[in-house]
Amino acid sequence: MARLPVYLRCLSDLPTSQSTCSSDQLAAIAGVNPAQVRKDLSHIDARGVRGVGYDIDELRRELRHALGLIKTYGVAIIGAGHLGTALANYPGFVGWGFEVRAIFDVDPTKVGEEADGLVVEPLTDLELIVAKRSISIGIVATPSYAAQDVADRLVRSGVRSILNFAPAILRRAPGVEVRRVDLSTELQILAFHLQHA
Amino acid sequence: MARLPVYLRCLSDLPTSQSTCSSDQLAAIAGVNPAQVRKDLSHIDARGVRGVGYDIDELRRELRHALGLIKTYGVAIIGAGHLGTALANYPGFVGWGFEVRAIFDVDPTKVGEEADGLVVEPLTDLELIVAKRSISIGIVATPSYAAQDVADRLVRSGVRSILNFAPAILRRAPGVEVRRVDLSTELQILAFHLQHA
DNA sequence: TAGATTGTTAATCGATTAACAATC
DNA sequence: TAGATTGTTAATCGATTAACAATC
Repeated sequence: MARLPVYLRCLSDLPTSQSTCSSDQLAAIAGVNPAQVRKDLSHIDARGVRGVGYDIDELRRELRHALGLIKTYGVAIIGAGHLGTALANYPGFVGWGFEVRAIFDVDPTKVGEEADGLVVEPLTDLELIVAKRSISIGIVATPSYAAQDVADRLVRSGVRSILNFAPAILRRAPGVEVRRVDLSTELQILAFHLQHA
Repeated sequence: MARLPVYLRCLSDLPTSQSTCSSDQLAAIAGVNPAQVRKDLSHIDARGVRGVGYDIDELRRELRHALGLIKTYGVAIIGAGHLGTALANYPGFVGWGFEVRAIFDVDPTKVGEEADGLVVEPLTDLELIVAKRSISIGIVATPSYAAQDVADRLVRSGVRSILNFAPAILRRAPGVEVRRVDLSTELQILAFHLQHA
């Protein structure tokens, strides 16, 4: 559930002096209701101690476990433009169990270039490399018109989780989770706010 | 409201043969309930015709109007790394009334570089340029540690809408809308899905 | 008129929160 | 024991949806 990663991050914002934290504290940092926190944590079977709170280290472990951050996930980025390169380089992935194992591009002039320790590989090798390097998450950073095709190829290669940055809506295949980061929608929501405040 | 941009985009997916569309059609494309569509549209006073549907051109106009896409919004990007450069270049902004009017960086070696028609300007000039170029939306594409400071400076300069790409949670100031694009949270949600499906 | 589709009400559903007994 | 805080139930709230009269 989408609040768990937030709690996990909030644990880092706690004073290092304490080894335990209350649902109230966590709720204040996360900006949600304390009852919400307790319900979410109880849902993933993270237990606290009445009158005391939650053990921070244990809670961190339980959150990481619930989020599947014990494993390491192989990530492939498709599209080695500015965005793809930025993503390959994104510091937020490090330490959360995500490993960018490939970056692809159709453009032959880009293939072979180095992008942050990775060599850009030809899109034609997608299926092969996805299988060989156990890639389970695909990030689509191509132009809009290429996005659906790339997504289809990822799905055929066995990828079941896709993060889409192209300003295109992808057909959803059964069993495949697609999340979309849609920058113009984000800006439109901000614009809506500017008008109504 | 967050579904309006989606409807707007869906209008483009309609067959060009029709000049009118039903809430059912729109709902199918947007992946929501028809009653939802009707309620949302009625909320922004976009009226349809019983037995006929909504006039597509009129609806597009009304959606753009409700979303404030009549105006042009000045956007500043802070951070001229790969991500900032990718954003300056993002094709999804064009045609939606967003105009990137400045890109800043602290790094003196980056200042003066050209990033897609814009010259990278020194962060010290932020306040000045935000005011002079009527910038109303700020995009934070800095490293995490710099994000809060940059956001504070944007707010002091009068910016009321911030899109944050740094993996940091920003303190929220009253009247300021902050939206966060958090790539590691997105990946964590995908990882959660991989585990539970 | 018959068929289609809106606009809106009322019912449903789910998510959030208040409250409190349990208990450290 | 007194104070704090959990875990969970029940109440609340809001959002979604079904249903249907209005009407083109």
